[in-house]
Amino acid sequence: MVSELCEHSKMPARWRRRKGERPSEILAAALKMFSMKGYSSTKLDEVAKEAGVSKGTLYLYFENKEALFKSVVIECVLPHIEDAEALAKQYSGSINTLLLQLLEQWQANVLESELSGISKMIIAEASNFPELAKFYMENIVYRARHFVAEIIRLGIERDEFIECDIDYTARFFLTPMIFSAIWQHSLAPFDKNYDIDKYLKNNLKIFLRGIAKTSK
Amino acid sequence: MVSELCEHSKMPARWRRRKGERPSEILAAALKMFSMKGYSSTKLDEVAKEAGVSKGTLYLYFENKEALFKSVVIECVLPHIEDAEALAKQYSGSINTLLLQLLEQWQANVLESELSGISKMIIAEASNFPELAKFYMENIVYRARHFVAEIIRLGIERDEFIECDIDYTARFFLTPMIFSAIWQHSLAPFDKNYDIDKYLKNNLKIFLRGIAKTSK
Amino acid sequence: MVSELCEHSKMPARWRRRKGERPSEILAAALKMFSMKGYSSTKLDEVAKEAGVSKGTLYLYFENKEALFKSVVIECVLPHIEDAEALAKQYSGSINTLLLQLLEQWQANVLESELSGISKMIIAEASNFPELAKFYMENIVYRARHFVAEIIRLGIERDEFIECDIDYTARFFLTPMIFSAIWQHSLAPFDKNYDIDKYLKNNLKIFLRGIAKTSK
Amino acid sequence: MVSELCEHSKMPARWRRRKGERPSEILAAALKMFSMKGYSSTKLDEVAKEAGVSKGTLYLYFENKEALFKSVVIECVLPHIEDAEALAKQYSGSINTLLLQLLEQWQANVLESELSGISKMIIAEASNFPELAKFYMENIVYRARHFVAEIIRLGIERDEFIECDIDYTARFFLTPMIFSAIWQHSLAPFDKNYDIDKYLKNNLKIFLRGIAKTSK
DNA sequence: GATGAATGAGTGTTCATTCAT
DNA sequence: GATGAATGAACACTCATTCAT
Repeated sequence: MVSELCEHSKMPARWRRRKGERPSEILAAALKMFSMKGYSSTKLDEVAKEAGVSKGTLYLYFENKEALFKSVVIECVLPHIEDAEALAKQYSGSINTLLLQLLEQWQANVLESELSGISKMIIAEASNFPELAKFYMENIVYRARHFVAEIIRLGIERDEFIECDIDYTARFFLTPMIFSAIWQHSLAPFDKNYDIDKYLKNNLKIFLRGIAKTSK
Repeated sequence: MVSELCEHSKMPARWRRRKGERPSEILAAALKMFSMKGYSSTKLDEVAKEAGVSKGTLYLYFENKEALFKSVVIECVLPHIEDAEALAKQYSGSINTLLLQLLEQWQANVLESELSGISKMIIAEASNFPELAKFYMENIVYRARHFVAEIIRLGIERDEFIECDIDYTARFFLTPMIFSAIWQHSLAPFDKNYDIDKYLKNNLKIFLRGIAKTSK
Repeated sequence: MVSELCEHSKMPARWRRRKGERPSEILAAALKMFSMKGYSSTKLDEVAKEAGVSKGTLYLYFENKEALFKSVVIECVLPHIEDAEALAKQYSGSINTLLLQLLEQWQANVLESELSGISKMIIAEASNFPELAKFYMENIVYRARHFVAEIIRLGIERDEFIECDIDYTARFFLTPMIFSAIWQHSLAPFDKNYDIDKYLKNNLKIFLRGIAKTSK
Repeated sequence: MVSELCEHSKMPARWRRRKGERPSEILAAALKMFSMKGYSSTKLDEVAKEAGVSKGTLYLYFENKEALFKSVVIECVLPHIEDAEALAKQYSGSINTLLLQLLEQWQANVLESELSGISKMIIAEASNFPELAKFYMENIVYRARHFVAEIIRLGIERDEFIECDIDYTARFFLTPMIFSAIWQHSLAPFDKNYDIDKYLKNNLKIFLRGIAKTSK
């Protein structure tokens, strides 16, 4: 569960040994710093300080900076895949409602957690870490896209949606979601009158009207 | 004009003095490297090599790395503002067609030039270079958004579009455009079956249907 | 105490942690190199090597080269102020004898230690480091001059010395002392038959005869 | 003649060729910069700018920075030797008066010209340029000292001065002169109430009284 | 002769990584 | 296990020197 992984216990407890917990705290600190400042600009000193450990301790758990970065991406991202897919299984009601639920879950779980920073990190470092980019595509993007595509396919089958290119329509549905995560960690602080909720809801409305079988 | 700014003669020309041309070549090289590898990971040695000059030469034209980065953003981006606004002035015909034209101009001028890398750079470095982020918001994003908003307002007035939140609908229109530029320089190389033209056209079709007064 | 400050254990001690001792060793090495070669010509590599540490270690204790230079001046000079003033308190006997004692203490404590190099450094770098020059004037020169002036005043009161400009006579008394320190680190090695002791004693003899109430 | 060597023609006349004059202007500029900032801190760019020529031009007249520095010292200093020795030849009247004249000539010719900066340069760079130090000792210091020594010997012969160590007494006479030149270019700007004329005259008075056969 | 754009070796500074304690 | 002093390779930046014009 991400919230656990990335939560950052505030109690000092510096000398209370919690063998299993150290890596999570380090990952959370690293996620925060990497997503704030980028890979190269993040100093391990800062990560260590943020995690409340010494610099040397990082090396007890991670081979080096690169390994730490990869771990952040992979370990903080994986738990979400199951979450999202779990939601898919239990959907009921109209497809429109399902897509809305997906969006809301995204808002709650991703946008409002430090996790949204990962998308920006991946974007920024894709060419420096191609394996990570590939991993992210295969384990997150393709799965999410496939998953959304299946919902759209269902919508078409149920005659709720018009005939359309399923794959590209799924890409379109996902675009504002990913975009909002990236925006959150880049230009949103400089974007006056930006209301992420309004942004996502308005987009969804137009999107749904755009593929609805009968316009209202 | 960017194509001119960023052209870059391949002759080695060591010891050939070309004060007027140097800065453009350096900016082009810097844009390429910064957008590929990010600010911190880009070494000035690489920029110099890419530009076909020595490291010291960079300092004849730019005060330091940061100034070079800022120049890249500002000098490579500004010419596009006028281009885009020029198109706005001369539009005729239906609003739908105008939006399509905008999209196609974007594809031709931005996505296919090195310039698209700037979006990614801004996204990646926004928190490290807040002044740049602000500059970009004010000079690019707000202007483009305002410009699109006016078109949408016109569409509503002409009864081509439904009543909607003009600002947020403009944001939605722009989302796939910005996103595609970012994607181009990050995950596109890892995204199988990604056809940018298909992506943009499909999005536009759904978007337009989503705000069309009468669905077809 | 300088001799302690400037001592410097010769054992390599790589990886031996000695947080408390490091700064003194570095200051001693820096004093040596700066006074030998001047500020700009001294490379931090050399200082590090002389101190038996790596270049990076310097930065654990001093913010940068300039800070190191300032520290050398201030930290190596301050202990001497008290020493000199302490002597002043306990004088007895004739003023002539006191001035001789002062001179001998100077020879023992300053000229024969690395500290004499500081005078040369200050002289050489005064225009590049005006704050240091000011610091040196206020904390060393004025205090020493005032201190000597008081002795001369006493000599006049006691009728040992003729009436004279106390301030300028103090300056004159100090001139050969400062000069010998500077000379020591500049041209003395090229000055044949230079005997510093003879130089100082002969000067003092003439000086004292020059201000004596009754010439012998 | 130094005044000519070091004067710095203010007329722009950038393209008026004056083959013979260039080096003098460059030497004057170099003397100014070197004595102000020291050898290493002086950039050839500054010297060129000060001399009103381009950087490349320096290399037409001087092999490199080091050669320029040596030339400054040697060429700006040599003319003074003859000047001083010329004065010696023509002296008349009492030895006291002669020494006073020497002092006044020093004040007029050296202290008030840029030339006084040379002493400081030599002091500061003696260990970096031992050949220069040696040259300076042999051509300036020894000659001046010998010259003063002869005057003192004469004073003793004429029974104006007491028996004393001629060499060391000459050193003492010269000390405030050299010291005032150095002080001028280092701490004098920070020395409140410093009046160079008063300084030199007071010193001379005490010195002369110190070696006078009969005190007044 | 004179220029100044271009060079590249050299230096101050940073920071990921190591390892004695 | 945890620490943090120490390292040294890497990089931004400078500046004496060169040479096509």
